[in-house]
Amino acid sequence: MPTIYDVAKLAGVSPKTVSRALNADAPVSVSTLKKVQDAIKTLGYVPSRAAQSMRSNKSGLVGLITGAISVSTSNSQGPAGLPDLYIVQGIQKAFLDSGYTLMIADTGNEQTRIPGLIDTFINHRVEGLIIAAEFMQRIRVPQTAKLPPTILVNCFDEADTPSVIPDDYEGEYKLVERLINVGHRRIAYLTLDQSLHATAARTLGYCDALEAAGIAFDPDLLIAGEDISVIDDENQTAKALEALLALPDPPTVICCGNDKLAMRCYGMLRVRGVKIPGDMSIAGYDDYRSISTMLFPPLTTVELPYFRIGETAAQTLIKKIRHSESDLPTLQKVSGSTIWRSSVNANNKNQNGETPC
Amino acid sequence: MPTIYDVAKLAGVSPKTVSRALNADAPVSVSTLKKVQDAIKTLGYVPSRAAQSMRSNKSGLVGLITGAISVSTSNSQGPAGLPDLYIVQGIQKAFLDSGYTLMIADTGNEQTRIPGLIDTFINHRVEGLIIAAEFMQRIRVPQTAKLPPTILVNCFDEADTPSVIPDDYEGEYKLVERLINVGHRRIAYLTLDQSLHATAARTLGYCDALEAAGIAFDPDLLIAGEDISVIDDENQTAKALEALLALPDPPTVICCGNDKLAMRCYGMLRVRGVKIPGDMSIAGYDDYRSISTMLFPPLTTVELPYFRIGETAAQTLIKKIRHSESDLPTLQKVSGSTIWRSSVNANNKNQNGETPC
DNA sequence: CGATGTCATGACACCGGTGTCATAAAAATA
DNA sequence: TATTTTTATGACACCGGTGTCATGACATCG
Repeated sequence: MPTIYDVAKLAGVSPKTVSRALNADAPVSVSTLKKVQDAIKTLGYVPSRAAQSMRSNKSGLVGLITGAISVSTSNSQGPAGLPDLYIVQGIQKAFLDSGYTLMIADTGNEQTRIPGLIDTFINHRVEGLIIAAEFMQRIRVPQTAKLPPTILVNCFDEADTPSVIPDDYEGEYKLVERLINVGHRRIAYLTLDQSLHATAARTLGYCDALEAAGIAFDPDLLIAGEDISVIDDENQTAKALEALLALPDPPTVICCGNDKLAMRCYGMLRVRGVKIPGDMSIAGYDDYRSISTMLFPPLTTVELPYFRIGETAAQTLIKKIRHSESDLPTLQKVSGSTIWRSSVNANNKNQNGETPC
Repeated sequence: MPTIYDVAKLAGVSPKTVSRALNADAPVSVSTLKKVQDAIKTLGYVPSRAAQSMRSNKSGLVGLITGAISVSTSNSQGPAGLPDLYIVQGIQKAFLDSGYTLMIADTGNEQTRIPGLIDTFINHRVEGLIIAAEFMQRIRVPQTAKLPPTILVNCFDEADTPSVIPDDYEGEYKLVERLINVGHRRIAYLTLDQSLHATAARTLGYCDALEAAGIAFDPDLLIAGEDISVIDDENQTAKALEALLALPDPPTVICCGNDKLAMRCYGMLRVRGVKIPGDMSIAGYDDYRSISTMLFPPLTTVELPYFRIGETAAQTLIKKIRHSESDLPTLQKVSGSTIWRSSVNANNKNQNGETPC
């Protein structure tokens, strides 16, 4: 591999002049510039980042720790769809022309690998670090070594490390708001497992949207559709659905904790002869496309804006590295749009709702 | 960031001794070792790869150029499933405990980005390079600069760069062999577009398997099910199917160029009232799981062993880097298993076939 | 025409590790 | 005990760039 000294010798100038020609940080005569460029071309010279890194203390690297690459296939159950990967894509895109090179380390779904991966990244002197979780959760960032500027994606920690997460509250709120707008009054919410952070945020959005519309909260309509601690989890969903249908004044629409749960409801309602959306409207969450668009009828849901979350996180990190802004927002929430498909009917029993678009 | 000099000063020894304590490449007394380790812990010292890299000329980096991360979502048509990503996973896995750090660069599906990405990698002095294509194809590796040891995955070039590809010939051969074993004699092959390399290899496997069993090749049974140059591509499939069904002696099983084509056939045959596998058996290729397992009946197909291909490529590359073996095989073919599901019936008209397992 | 300023370039040290060689102390051997 | 060998350690240069400072050649100005 040729060095700057080889180039200098061939061009008949000093190494420093070659450096100047490359970086254009000091005037170089036209004739010299040409000689240097020719020599570079002849030798196929590419400067060594390691050497540059030593003096400048800038590696040009950014590290990403994620489970998205391995998570996608490890759970072979259910349809593949990999929304997690959108985060990686958003990050990639933001870094494409930034001058930074992204190092991706996959955890292989073992959280215990994270400290080792961070050490490797510090070893390479990454200038920034992104830690992206597969689903919204609290994590602990090891505080062993001094970390470079760090940003969390789809997760948060107790040390108030800046993070970018989906706005689950806003998403569910907007969805329910729209359901109310098209005439629904009896709106059920079938939650995910209570241990998930998304559950709390989305439930609150549901409640607040009802309240904002002056609809009294009915505890009968808020019910757990999933319970991870239970072995026969499907049964939990079935029982919850049964309870909703058996109500004296049953709901006209069921909001499900996510699209997967909605898919399960499709099957169970079909078995019971309940037509969607004729007899019952259904809404999901995530816009997990291999579910939401493949179901019949296609599912009304809320987009989980993973791509934009990744993009936002990366852009924020770049800003932080470049200007070492320490006044970054601790928590950035990115809200996803309501995706209106045909699994929800306007409910005209109460009022003339808007036509679904 | 603390340096080896800081550690040396704190431990009261020379930097070189710290280096020895770290690398265990020369004897260090127990007491010194402890002092050094304590100092490292106190300071949170992590050696700089850049500095190591300068002397050793080893960066500890390996580069991967792929489109798998962006390709997965860009084609929003059809079910997401992302077999390409399995390649990345296989590579990741092989590098996990190798001591090398993987740098992934996504092309964003623009081949024109490749030379720039290679330059970035050379800038970082990667010790090896993997170029993985989204589908089997010939590519051109830019010869501008001197490349580190390179291996192609799922593609090949004219300069005989070592490559790892799926064994499409073997895969189709084994499938057809098994179809013959369960009694089929009239076996049709509905090909993918002629421009694809997979088409030629799989077609040859099909022909050779017939010949090996002493079944005469019938040109009526080999027909193009896809034609990229045609605008109404679906129509091409329909016409091909029609032609097969209209034969005086129609096939008992149709092998499709891939699972996507098989899925199309499912729909068209259903419309025509042809039952699968009662009236017609269907086989695919790829084991694109979100198709093959979601179809009803589940599709008999051939696994495209992307994970193992990635793993094989990475292992081969590691060997090449470590021992600078120049006698590597130019072309490694990895064969995938036949995945036997219920879309194929034993054909008992001719003989008692084995029971599908 | 001499003084000052600008431009183009080179010499040299430094970044943080490690290979090479030297050396003092301890251990093994004669 | 004298000599050789081994062990533990340090001094120093080097890897390939770049920041700092110095310098010689011109151009500009009073």
